[in-house]
Amino acid sequence: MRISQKGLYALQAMMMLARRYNQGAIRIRDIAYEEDLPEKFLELILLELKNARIVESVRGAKGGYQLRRDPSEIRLSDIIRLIDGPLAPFGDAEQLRSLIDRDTEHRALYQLFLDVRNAAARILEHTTLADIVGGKGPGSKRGPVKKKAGETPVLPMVVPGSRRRED
Amino acid sequence: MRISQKGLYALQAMMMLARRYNQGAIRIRDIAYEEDLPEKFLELILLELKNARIVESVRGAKGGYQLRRDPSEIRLSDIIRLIDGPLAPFGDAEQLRSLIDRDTEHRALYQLFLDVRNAAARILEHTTLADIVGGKGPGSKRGPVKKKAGETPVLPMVVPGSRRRED
DNA sequence: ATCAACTCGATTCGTGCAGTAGAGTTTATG
DNA sequence: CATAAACTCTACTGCACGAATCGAGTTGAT
Repeated sequence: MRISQKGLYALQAMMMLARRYNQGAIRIRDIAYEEDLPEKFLELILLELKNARIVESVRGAKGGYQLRRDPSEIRLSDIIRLIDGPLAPFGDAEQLRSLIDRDTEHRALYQLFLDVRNAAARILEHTTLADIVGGKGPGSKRGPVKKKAGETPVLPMVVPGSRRRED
Repeated sequence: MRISQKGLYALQAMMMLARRYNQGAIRIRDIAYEEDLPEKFLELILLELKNARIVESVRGAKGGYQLRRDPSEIRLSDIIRLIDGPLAPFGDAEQLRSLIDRDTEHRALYQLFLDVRNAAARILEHTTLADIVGGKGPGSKRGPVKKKAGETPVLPMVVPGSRRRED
Protein backbone atom coordinates (compact mmCIF):
# COMPACT_ATOMS: atom_id res chain seq x y z
CA MET A 1 0.00 0.00 0.00
CA ARG A 2 1.67 3.16 -1.17
CA ILE A 3 0.47 6.54 0.03
CA SER A 4 0.85 9.01 -2.81
CA GLN A 5 1.66 12.68 -2.57
CA LYS A 6 -2.02 13.26 -3.19
CA GLY A 7 -2.88 10.97 -0.31
CA LEU A 8 -0.54 12.87 1.98
CA TYR A 9 -2.09 16.19 0.93
CA ALA A 10 -5.52 14.80 1.67
CA LEU A 11 -4.47 13.68 5.14
CA GLN A 12 -2.84 17.01 5.90
CA ALA A 13 -5.90 18.93 4.77
CA MET A 14 -8.15 16.71 6.84
CA MET A 15 -6.00 17.22 9.91
CA MET A 16 -6.36 20.92 9.45
CA LEU A 17 -10.14 20.66 9.09
CA ALA A 18 -10.20 18.48 12.17
CA ARG A 19 -8.33 21.08 14.22
CA ARG A 20 -10.91 23.68 13.29
CA TYR A 21 -13.92 21.44 13.69
CA ASN A 22 -17.02 23.42 14.66
CA GLN A 23 -15.46 26.74 13.80
CA GLY A 24 -17.12 27.15 10.42
CA ALA A 25 -15.93 26.55 6.89
CA ILE A 26 -12.40 27.22 5.71
CA ARG A 27 -11.50 28.41 2.23
CA ILE A 28 -9.47 26.14 -0.04
CA ARG A 29 -7.01 28.97 -0.43
CA ASP A 30 -6.42 29.20 3.29
CA ILE A 31 -5.87 25.48 3.64
CA ALA A 32 -3.49 25.55 0.71
CA TYR A 33 -1.61 28.50 2.11
CA GLU A 34 -1.32 27.28 5.67
CA GLU A 35 -0.42 23.71 4.78
CA ASP A 36 1.63 24.77 1.77
CA LEU A 37 -0.21 22.63 -0.76
CA PRO A 38 -0.84 23.36 -4.46
CA GLU A 39 -4.19 25.10 -4.46
CA LYS A 40 -5.74 23.73 -7.63
CA PHE A 41 -4.64 20.23 -6.82
CA LEU A 42 -6.09 20.51 -3.36
CA GLU A 43 -9.34 21.64 -4.93
CA LEU A 44 -9.55 18.31 -6.73
CA ILE A 45 -8.82 16.37 -3.59
CA LEU A 46 -11.45 18.16 -1.55
CA LEU A 47 -13.95 17.52 -4.29
CA GLU A 48 -13.27 13.81 -4.03
CA LEU A 49 -13.61 13.94 -0.27
CA LYS A 50 -16.87 15.77 -0.68
CA ASN A 51 -18.26 13.21 -3.12
CA ALA A 52 -17.33 10.56 -0.59
CA ARG A 53 -19.36 12.50 1.97
CA ILE A 54 -16.43 12.94 4.31
CA VAL A 55 -16.38 16.72 4.06
CA GLU A 56 -18.99 19.20 2.94
CA SER A 57 -18.72 22.49 1.14
CA VAL A 58 -20.37 25.82 1.72
CA ARG A 59 -20.73 27.77 -1.48
CA GLY A 60 -20.65 31.44 -2.18
CA ALA A 61 -18.88 34.24 -0.41
CA LYS A 62 -17.72 33.25 3.09
CA GLY A 63 -17.89 29.64 1.93
CA GLY A 64 -15.33 26.88 2.21
CA TYR A 65 -15.00 23.34 3.47
CA GLN A 66 -15.64 21.59 6.77
CA LEU A 67 -15.83 18.07 8.13
CA ARG A 68 -19.17 16.34 7.88
CA ARG A 69 -18.73 14.41 11.10
CA ASP A 70 -16.74 14.51 14.28
CA PRO A 71 -12.97 13.95 13.86
CA SER A 72 -13.24 10.92 16.10
CA GLU A 73 -15.56 9.33 13.55
CA ILE A 74 -13.22 9.67 10.60
CA ARG A 75 -10.71 6.85 10.34
CA LEU A 76 -7.47 7.36 8.48
CA SER A 77 -8.25 4.24 6.49
CA ASP A 78 -11.34 6.02 5.13
CA ILE A 79 -9.19 8.71 3.61
CA ILE A 80 -6.39 6.47 2.41
CA ARG A 81 -8.69 3.94 0.78
CA LEU A 82 -10.52 6.72 -1.01
CA ILE A 83 -7.43 8.41 -2.40
CA ASP A 84 -4.93 5.57 -2.76
CA GLY A 85 -7.01 2.41 -2.84
CA PRO A 86 -6.66 -0.89 -0.97
CA LEU A 87 -4.35 -1.25 2.02
CA ALA A 88 -2.91 -4.55 0.80
CA PRO A 89 0.64 -4.47 -0.59
CA PHE A 90 -0.59 -6.36 -3.64
CA GLY A 91 -4.11 -6.53 -5.03
CA ASP A 92 -6.79 -6.29 -2.37
CA ALA A 93 -7.93 -8.42 0.53
CA GLU A 94 -10.66 -10.14 -1.45
CA GLN A 95 -8.32 -11.13 -4.23
CA LEU A 96 -5.67 -12.34 -1.79
CA ARG A 97 -8.15 -14.58 -0.03
CA SER A 98 -9.15 -16.03 -3.34
CA LEU A 99 -5.53 -16.68 -4.30
CA ILE A 100 -4.90 -18.32 -0.94
CA ASP A 101 -7.75 -20.66 -1.74
CA ARG A 102 -6.77 -21.48 -5.30
CA ASP A 103 -3.03 -21.12 -5.82
CA THR A 104 -1.62 -23.86 -3.65
CA GLU A 105 1.95 -23.28 -4.85
CA HIS A 106 2.05 -19.70 -3.59
CA ARG A 107 -0.50 -19.89 -0.83
CA ALA A 108 1.97 -19.05 1.92
CA LEU A 109 3.20 -16.02 0.01
CA TYR A 110 -0.25 -14.58 -0.45
CA GLN A 111 -1.07 -15.36 3.14
CA LEU A 112 1.86 -13.23 4.12
CA PHE A 113 0.64 -10.39 1.94
CA LEU A 114 -2.67 -10.64 3.70
CA ASP A 115 -0.95 -10.56 7.07
CA VAL A 116 0.81 -7.36 6.08
CA ARG A 117 -2.43 -5.82 4.92
CA ASN A 118 -4.14 -6.84 8.15
CA ALA A 119 -1.40 -5.28 10.20
CA ALA A 120 -1.79 -2.01 8.30
CA ALA A 121 -5.57 -2.16 8.52
CA ARG A 122 -5.42 -2.78 12.26
CA ILE A 123 -3.51 0.46 12.69
CA LEU A 124 -5.28 2.65 10.17
CA GLU A 125 -8.80 1.53 10.94
CA HIS A 126 -8.33 2.16 14.63
CA THR A 127 -6.88 5.62 14.31
CA THR A 128 -9.10 8.61 13.71
CA LEU A 129 -8.40 12.22 12.90
CA ALA A 130 -9.08 13.03 16.54
CA ASP A 131 -6.22 10.74 17.55
CA ILE A 132 -3.87 12.49 15.19
CA VAL A 133 -4.50 16.16 15.86
CA GLY A 134 -3.39 17.51 19.20
CA GLY A 135 -7.06 18.37 19.86
CA LYS A 136 -8.01 19.16 23.43
CA GLY A 137 -11.40 17.51 22.91
CA PRO A 138 -12.01 13.92 24.06
CA GLY A 139 -11.43 12.59 20.54
CA SER A 140 -11.82 8.84 20.40
CA LYS A 141 -11.37 6.61 23.38
CA ARG A 142 -7.59 6.25 23.37
CA GLY A 143 -4.29 7.61 22.13
CA PRO A 144 -3.02 6.92 18.57
CA VAL A 145 -4.12 3.26 18.71
CA LYS A 146 -3.33 0.95 21.54
CA LYS A 147 0.43 0.70 21.67
CA LYS A 148 1.68 -2.81 21.06
CA ALA A 149 5.25 -3.79 21.74
CA GLY A 150 7.55 -2.24 19.18
CA GLU A 151 5.51 0.76 18.24
CA THR A 152 7.32 3.99 18.81
CA PRO A 153 5.92 6.35 21.46
CA VAL A 154 4.52 9.67 20.30
CA LEU A 155 7.56 11.58 21.44
CA PRO A 156 10.19 9.36 19.94
CA MET A 157 13.10 9.68 22.34
CA VAL A 158 15.81 10.19 19.76
CA VAL A 159 19.03 8.47 20.70
CA PRO A 160 21.44 9.67 18.00
CA GLY A 161 23.63 6.60 17.89
CA SER A 162 20.79 4.11 17.79
CA ARG A 163 20.46 3.81 14.03
CA ARG A 164 18.87 0.54 13.05
CA ARG A 165 18.62 -1.10 9.66
CA GLU A 166 17.10 1.33 7.21
CA ASP A 167 14.58 0.92 4.46
CA MET B 1 4.77 -0.23 0.34
CA ARG B 2 3.45 -1.52 -2.93
CA ILE B 3 4.65 -4.82 -4.31
CA SER B 4 4.79 -4.57 -8.09
CA GLN B 5 4.17 -7.30 -10.61
CA LYS B 6 7.92 -7.47 -10.97
CA GLY B 7 8.26 -7.93 -7.23
CA LEU B 8 5.76 -10.75 -7.28
CA TYR B 9 7.62 -12.45 -10.14
CA ALA B 10 10.84 -12.16 -8.18
CA LEU B 11 9.27 -13.75 -5.12
CA GLN B 12 7.75 -16.57 -7.14
CA ALA B 13 11.03 -17.28 -8.87
CA MET B 14 12.87 -17.29 -5.56
CA MET B 15 10.35 -19.68 -4.08
CA MET B 16 10.99 -22.02 -6.95
CA LEU B 17 14.76 -21.78 -6.52
CA ALA B 18 14.29 -22.40 -2.82
CA ARG B 19 12.32 -25.57 -3.47
CA ARG B 20 15.15 -26.92 -5.60
CA TYR B 21 17.95 -25.75 -3.38
CA ASN B 22 21.00 -28.04 -3.64
CA GLN B 23 19.75 -29.67 -6.81
CA GLY B 24 21.87 -27.69 -9.24
CA ALA B 25 21.14 -24.71 -11.45
CA ILE B 26 17.83 -24.16 -13.20
CA ARG B 27 17.45 -22.49 -16.58
CA ILE B 28 15.61 -19.21 -16.84
CA ARG B 29 13.39 -20.79 -19.42
CA ASP B 30 12.34 -23.55 -17.08
CA ILE B 31 11.53 -21.13 -14.28
CA ALA B 32 9.55 -19.00 -16.69
CA TYR B 33 7.68 -21.98 -18.04
CA GLU B 34 6.85 -23.60 -14.72
CA GLU B 35 5.88 -20.39 -12.95
CA ASP B 36 4.32 -18.93 -16.07
CA LEU B 37 6.37 -15.72 -16.09
CA PRO B 38 7.52 -13.68 -19.11
CA GLU B 39 10.94 -15.08 -19.90
CA LYS B 40 12.81 -11.95 -20.92
CA PHE B 41 11.42 -9.98 -18.03
CA LEU B 42 12.41 -12.71 -15.63
CA GLU B 43 15.90 -12.56 -17.07
CA LEU B 44 16.14 -8.93 -15.96
CA ILE B 45 14.88 -9.74 -12.51
CA LEU B 46 17.32 -12.58 -11.99
CA LEU B 47 20.12 -10.33 -13.12
CA GLU B 48 19.21 -7.86 -10.42
CA LEU B 49 19.04 -10.60 -7.84
CA LYS B 50 22.42 -11.78 -8.98
CA ASN B 51 23.98 -8.33 -8.70
CA ALA B 52 22.58 -8.18 -5.18
CA ARG B 53 24.36 -11.49 -4.51
CA ILE B 54 21.17 -13.28 -3.58
CA VAL B 55 21.37 -15.77 -6.43
CA GLU B 56 24.23 -16.86 -8.64
CA SER B 57 24.37 -17.91 -12.25
CA VAL B 58 26.12 -20.82 -13.90
CA ARG B 59 27.07 -20.04 -17.46
CA GLY B 60 27.37 -22.22 -20.49
CA ALA B 61 25.49 -25.35 -21.44
CA LYS B 62 23.77 -26.95 -18.41
CA GLY B 63 23.88 -23.53 -16.79
CA GLY B 64 21.17 -21.61 -15.01
CA TYR B 65 20.45 -19.98 -11.67
CA GLN B 66 20.56 -21.10 -8.06
CA LEU B 67 20.38 -19.57 -4.62
CA ARG B 68 23.63 -18.35 -3.13
CA ARG B 69 22.66 -19.24 0.41
CA ASP B 70 20.27 -21.43 2.30
CA PRO B 71 16.58 -20.53 1.89
CA SER B 72 16.37 -19.97 5.64
CA GLU B 73 18.92 -17.18 5.28
CA ILE B 74 17.01 -15.23 2.68
CA ARG B 75 14.40 -12.90 4.15
CA LEU B 76 11.46 -11.79 2.06
CA SER B 77 12.32 -8.22 2.97
CA ASP B 78 15.65 -8.68 1.18
CA ILE B 79 13.87 -9.42 -2.06
CA ILE B 80 11.13 -6.84 -1.69
CA ARG B 81 13.48 -4.02 -0.75
CA LEU B 82 15.66 -4.82 -3.72
CA ILE B 83 12.90 -4.89 -6.28
CA ASP B 84 10.31 -2.50 -4.88
CA GLY B 85 12.19 -0.29 -2.44
CA PRO B 86 11.43 0.74 1.14
CA LEU B 87 8.73 -0.96 3.18
CA ALA B 88 7.29 2.32 4.44
CA PRO B 89 3.96 3.43 2.93
CA PHE B 90 5.49 6.84 2.30
CA GLY B 91 9.15 7.74 1.91
CA ASP B 92 11.47 5.55 3.95
CA ALA B 93 12.09 4.97 7.64
CA GLU B 94 14.97 7.43 7.81
CA GLN B 95 12.96 10.20 6.26
CA LEU B 96 9.95 9.50 8.44
CA ARG B 97 12.04 9.74 11.59
CA SER B 98 13.40 13.03 10.41
CA LEU B 99 9.92 14.36 9.72
CA ILE B 100 8.75 13.23 13.13
CA ASP B 101 11.55 15.28 14.61
CA ARG B 102 11.03 18.42 12.55
CA ASP B 103 7.40 18.72 11.45
CA THR B 104 5.57 19.22 14.70
CA GLU B 105 2.22 19.84 12.99
CA HIS B 106 2.15 16.44 11.35
CA ARG B 107 4.30 14.49 13.75
CA ALA B 108 1.54 12.08 14.75
CA LEU B 109 0.74 11.34 11.13
CA TYR B 110 4.31 10.45 10.23
CA GLN B 111 4.58 8.45 13.41
CA LEU B 112 1.67 6.41 12.20
CA PHE B 113 3.31 5.84 8.85
CA LEU B 114 6.34 4.61 10.70
CA ASP B 115 4.19 2.28 12.77
CA VAL B 116 2.76 0.80 9.61
CA ARG B 117 6.20 0.33 8.14
CA ASN B 118 7.42 -1.29 11.36
CA ALA B 119 4.50 -3.69 11.31
CA ALA B 120 5.33 -4.71 7.77
CA ALA B 121 9.03 -4.96 8.53
CA ARG B 122 8.36 -7.13 11.55
CA ILE B 123 6.60 -9.63 9.33
CA LEU B 124 8.80 -9.53 6.26
CA GLU B 125 12.13 -9.46 8.05
CA HIS B 126 11.20 -12.48 10.14
CA THR B 127 10.01 -14.62 7.29
CA THR B 128 12.46 -16.44 5.06
CA LEU B 129 12.07 -18.38 1.85
CA ALA B 130 12.32 -21.53 3.91
CA ASP B 131 9.23 -20.47 5.85
CA ILE B 132 7.31 -19.94 2.66
CA VAL B 133 8.04 -23.06 0.63
CA GLY B 134 6.56 -26.29 1.85
CA GLY B 135 10.17 -27.57 2.19
CA LYS B 136 10.71 -30.68 4.29
CA GLY B 137 14.04 -29.23 5.53
CA PRO B 138 14.23 -27.55 8.96
CA GLY B 139 14.04 -24.11 7.38
CA SER B 140 14.20 -21.40 10.00
CA LYS B 141 13.11 -21.90 13.57
CA ARG B 142 9.36 -21.46 13.20
CA GLY B 143 6.39 -21.32 10.90
CA PRO B 144 5.65 -18.24 8.77
CA VAL B 145 6.35 -15.86 11.68
CA LYS B 146 4.96 -16.20 15.13
CA LYS B 147 1.22 -15.85 14.86
CA LYS B 148 -0.12 -12.90 16.78
CA ALA B 149 -3.80 -12.45 17.46
CA GLY B 150 -5.61 -11.54 14.29
CA GLU B 151 -3.36 -13.16 11.76
CA THR B 152 -5.10 -15.66 9.59
CA PRO B 153 -4.08 -19.30 10.01
CA VAL B 154 -2.36 -20.96 7.05
CA LEU B 155 -5.50 -22.85 6.09
CA PRO B 156 -7.96 -19.99 6.27
CA MET B 157 -11.18 -21.74 7.28
CA VAL B 158 -13.48 -20.06 4.78
CA VAL B 159 -16.88 -19.32 6.24
CA PRO B 160 -18.87 -18.16 3.22
CA GLY B 161 -21.14 -15.70 4.98
CA SER B 162 -18.41 -14.08 7.02
CA ARG B 163 -17.47 -11.35 4.59
CA ARG B 164 -15.85 -8.47 6.41
CA ARG B 165 -15.14 -4.99 5.18
CA GLU B 166 -13.06 -5.19 2.04
CA ASP B 167 -10.17 -3.17 0.76
C1' DA C 1 33.75 -25.86 -32.61
C1' DT C 2 29.42 -24.97 -31.46
C1' DC C 3 25.56 -24.05 -29.11
C1' DA C 4 23.23 -23.28 -24.89
C1' DA C 5 22.86 -19.80 -21.70
C1' DC C 6 23.68 -15.69 -19.47
C1' DT C 7 24.59 -10.28 -20.08
C1' DC C 8 23.11 -5.91 -20.97
C1' DG C 9 21.86 -1.73 -23.35
C1' DA C 10 18.11 0.13 -26.07
C1' DT C 11 13.41 0.65 -27.00
C1' DT C 12 8.46 0.44 -26.75
C1' DC C 13 3.94 1.08 -24.98
C1' DG C 14 0.75 2.17 -21.70
C1' DT C 15 -0.72 3.85 -17.29
C1' DG C 16 -0.82 6.63 -13.37
C1' DC C 17 0.86 10.53 -10.72
C1' DA C 18 1.18 15.45 -10.09
C1' DG C 19 -0.31 19.45 -11.33
C1' DT C 20 -2.47 23.40 -14.32
C1' DA C 21 -6.13 25.98 -16.84
C1' DG C 22 -10.25 27.95 -17.41
C1' DA C 23 -15.04 28.33 -18.03
C1' DG C 24 -19.25 27.67 -15.32
C1' DT C 25 -22.35 27.91 -11.18
C1' DT C 26 -23.86 29.33 -6.64
C1' DT C 27 -24.72 32.57 -3.02
C1' DA C 28 -23.67 36.12 0.78
C1' DT C 29 -23.97 40.62 1.21
C1' DG C 30 -23.92 45.65 0.31
C1' DC D 1 -29.80 43.23 -7.86
C1' DA D 2 -25.08 43.42 -8.84
C1' DT D 3 -20.93 41.49 -7.94
C1' DA D 4 -17.23 39.29 -6.20
C1' DA D 5 -16.05 35.43 -3.50
C1' DA D 6 -16.11 30.76 -3.59
C1' DC D 7 -16.89 26.16 -5.06
C1' DT D 8 -17.65 22.76 -9.49
C1' DC D 9 -16.06 20.29 -13.11
C1' DT D 10 -13.96 18.92 -17.50
C1' DA D 11 -9.96 18.81 -19.94
C1' DC D 12 -5.36 18.67 -20.61
C1' DT D 13 -0.21 18.28 -20.04
C1' DG D 14 4.31 16.51 -18.77
C1' DC D 15 6.74 13.13 -16.85
C1' DA D 16 8.17 9.09 -14.68
C1' DC D 17 7.59 4.44 -13.92
C1' DG D 18 5.94 -0.26 -14.76
C1' DA D 19 6.00 -4.05 -17.74
C1' DA D 20 7.77 -5.92 -21.14
C1' DT D 21 10.47 -7.02 -25.66
C1' DC D 22 14.56 -7.17 -28.84
C1' DG D 23 18.83 -8.21 -30.35
C1' DA D 24 23.62 -8.18 -30.33
C1' DG D 25 27.39 -9.71 -27.49
C1' DT D 26 29.99 -12.80 -24.27
C1' DT D 27 31.06 -16.93 -21.74
C1' DG D 28 31.68 -21.60 -20.93
C1' DA D 29 30.52 -26.94 -21.14
C1' DT D 30 31.17 -30.70 -23.81
